[in-house]
Amino acid sequence: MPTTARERARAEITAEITDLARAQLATVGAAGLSLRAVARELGMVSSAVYRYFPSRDDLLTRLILDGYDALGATAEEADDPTAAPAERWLTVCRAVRRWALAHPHEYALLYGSPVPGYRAPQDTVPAAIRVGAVLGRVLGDAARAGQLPAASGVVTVTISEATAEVLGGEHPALDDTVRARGLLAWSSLFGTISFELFGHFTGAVTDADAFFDAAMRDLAGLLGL
Amino acid sequence: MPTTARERARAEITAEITDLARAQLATVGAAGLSLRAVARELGMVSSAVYRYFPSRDDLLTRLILDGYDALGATAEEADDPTAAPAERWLTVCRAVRRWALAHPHEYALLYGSPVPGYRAPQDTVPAAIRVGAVLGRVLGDAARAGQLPAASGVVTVTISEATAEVLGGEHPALDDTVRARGLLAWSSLFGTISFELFGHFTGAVTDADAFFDAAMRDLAGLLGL
DNA sequence: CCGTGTCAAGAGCGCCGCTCTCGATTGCGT
DNA sequence: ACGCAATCGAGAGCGGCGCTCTTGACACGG
Repeated sequence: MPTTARERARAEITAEITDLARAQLATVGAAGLSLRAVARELGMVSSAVYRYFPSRDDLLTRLILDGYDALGATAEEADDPTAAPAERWLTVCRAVRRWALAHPHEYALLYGSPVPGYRAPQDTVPAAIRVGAVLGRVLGDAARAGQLPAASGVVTVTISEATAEVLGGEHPALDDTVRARGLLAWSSLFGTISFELFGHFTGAVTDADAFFDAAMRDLAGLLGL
Repeated sequence: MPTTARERARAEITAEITDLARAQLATVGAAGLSLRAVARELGMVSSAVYRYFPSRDDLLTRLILDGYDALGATAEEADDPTAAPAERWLTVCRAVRRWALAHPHEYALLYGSPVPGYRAPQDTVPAAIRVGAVLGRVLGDAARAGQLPAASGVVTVTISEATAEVLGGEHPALDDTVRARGLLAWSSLFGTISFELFGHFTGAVTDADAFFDAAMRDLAGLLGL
């Protein structure tokens, strides 16, 4: 609730800075993001921008957080809890890919190489796991609906408790082996998108959409969905 | 065959530059690679380095090429063509992961976000596909040894001819559906390694080695190995 | 031994992140 | 309503960056 003129101006300018930074991200990439260029385009002197973001990395962190939130919201909105598990899975995966293709540079910022001296901002974690949480919910709902095959009983991996909670919660059909497959499917989703976006697939498949769908269905099959 | 003193000196200094650059890569990352710093550490003036590499990007390209070759060689050496297909697959995957963990910044250079404004020279392709070729050979050998289940016949994806050649060649057990699974497994391998290396798994699994092995075995199962 | 080509060095251009100082403006508490 | 403190934009400046151009020294093939 910004009431005073100063607070309103501050919020407005902050938004302008992040918007311009996002635009610059799309043209020069994360490593090339220049606070001076943002200031120039904003008609401000570079030092003034430091009133709003104490450093270039803080601005980058802001963009990362916004990116995770935007992608997370996209995934959450795409999920239809009433649909069949396999369809839910595919739909969410498609939504994630669509967002990535529409915002390649933001995606690269989130899932590419960590930027320079790389900060470990703990406060990005809640935003970062939103997509994984949606996928985990699909898995957990399927288990609770009895639509997941019984767990094999053979467990060679141990998943941390907090992660298990996100990956569908407790259920007899969900042991750590199944949860580990969930992690694999999660990273495979992003691995596939990254390979497509970063050019490792160029010339390999003729219909990227069909390949992605087939791949995600294979992953769903692996999960028993 | 450098014979003249000049040629020998040039080759030597070129090697020194790439070595120092690789070392700097490990400390500051690709985005922070500075030609001036390399020159400084070499006791040269920055402009002199430009006699050896016309630009910072050319030096980077060299490092990328060397990286792909090093990783490719690692994968090739790890593969034991006499072993069982599933074991070959796991062994190669482990070797790739081991190299990635030992050379995280080089790995990030190869499989992380593309460097902004940096064009991927076409001559990196042969080096880049070496790992995929090893994995494809495992698949193809398994097919030719009759150790791959028959193809389903249901094909929804089309793989380019050149890629199909790399992915095991021609065999009745290898249709484009199987090959697409090969591409999925390939990108999943690197997706899993990237997630581990870039910190997306932190706190999720307690034993990263066991998780990776389980994940790669799951992928092998998906491929029918 | 001499001309040619290669080399390191230096100066310089415009960019960067970031800091500090200095007036101007704003707004809160009195 | 007013004065003091917080906030703001501007400017100058620091060191470092990639990259270019010029200069003088050196090695080498003819």
